[in-house]
Amino acid sequence: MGRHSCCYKQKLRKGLWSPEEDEKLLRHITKYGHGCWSSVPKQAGLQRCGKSCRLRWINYLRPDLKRGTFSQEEENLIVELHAVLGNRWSQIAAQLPGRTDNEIKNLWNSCLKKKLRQKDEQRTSSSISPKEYAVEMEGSCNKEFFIDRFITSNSHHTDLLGSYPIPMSYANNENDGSHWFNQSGKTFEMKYSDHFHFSSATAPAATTMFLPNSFCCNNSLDIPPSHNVSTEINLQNNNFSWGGLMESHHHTEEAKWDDTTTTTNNNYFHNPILMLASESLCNEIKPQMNLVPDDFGTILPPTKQEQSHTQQNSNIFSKDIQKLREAFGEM
DNA sequence: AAACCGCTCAACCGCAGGGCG
DNA sequence: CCGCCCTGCGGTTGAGCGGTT
Repeated sequence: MGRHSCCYKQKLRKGLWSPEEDEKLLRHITKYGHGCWSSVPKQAGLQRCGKSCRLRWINYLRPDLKRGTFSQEEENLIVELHAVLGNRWSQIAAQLPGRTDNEIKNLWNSCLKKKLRQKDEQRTSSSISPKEYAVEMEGSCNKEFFIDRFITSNSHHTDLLGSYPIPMSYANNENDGSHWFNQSGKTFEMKYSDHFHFSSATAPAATTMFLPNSFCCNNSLDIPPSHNVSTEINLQNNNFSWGGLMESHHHTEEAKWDDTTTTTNNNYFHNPILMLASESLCNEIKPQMNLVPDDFGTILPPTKQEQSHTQQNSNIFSKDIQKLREAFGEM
């Protein structure tokens, strides 16, 4: 632990904070707020630099900090968020009230990363069936999981979906429903009353999707082949809506999203963080997306028409993301 | 008892981006 | 436009602690 260059100049204290320093800082901020951090140490009578004060406040003194060990739910959430957001710790922390980015980063580096690696090793060393793997991974789907399931798998599963865009699992699936995130970062229940065969190919206008794990991961559900679900996001005049349609035996009907609010409003699709996260993930995977096996499980190179189609969809996707950004404003 | 090791967590470092003169 | 300052972020470091040899 070195010292800030500014600390050298001013011979400021470094290292661990004493209870007296904590008290000074706490008293000052409680009374006056922090204002300009660079002036805090002087006003509070501390031999520290502003940066150090800020960090101490954010990571330790802030009254809304939760403290204590992470619950299993929190860990699962971090794993899921990390799968879509990567190392954007501050954005992950924003979804976990009372937790700091530093705390989450430490947890990830010291614990969760290892757990996931072990899980992955277990998976690769044992010949686990796709169904078992999906069940095992439920609640902790990571990026590798998606790449594995949607791209590198060489068998013809029902979750090898179309060519574009990528259906993304985000929700934290629990027994009978899933937790979805609203704009404020709080989860809400989303129940579904049927098993779907979701096909992104049926939603050409779709921008991106966040589906409960079961949609994406559990490819072994007993799904009547005539059931199809399409999801689309309508972008008009900077407003968007998101709806689900289920085609059943050639009849199109509204999917039974059991929520008290209306389906066509944006309640299911309310988290700009996730939209941007999906964008980056899509960009990462896009070049490989035509590696879809044919009926015999063989991966064929894309035809010119498919290439053109993918390019077209890619352009639509980029535009839609831009519109979503405009609709939401910057994060 | 001492040395070693691994882990956790607080804190630092360097950089990027925004605001402002 | 440029430079400076401030803030925030992610990566990294190292003290301290507990377990093991």
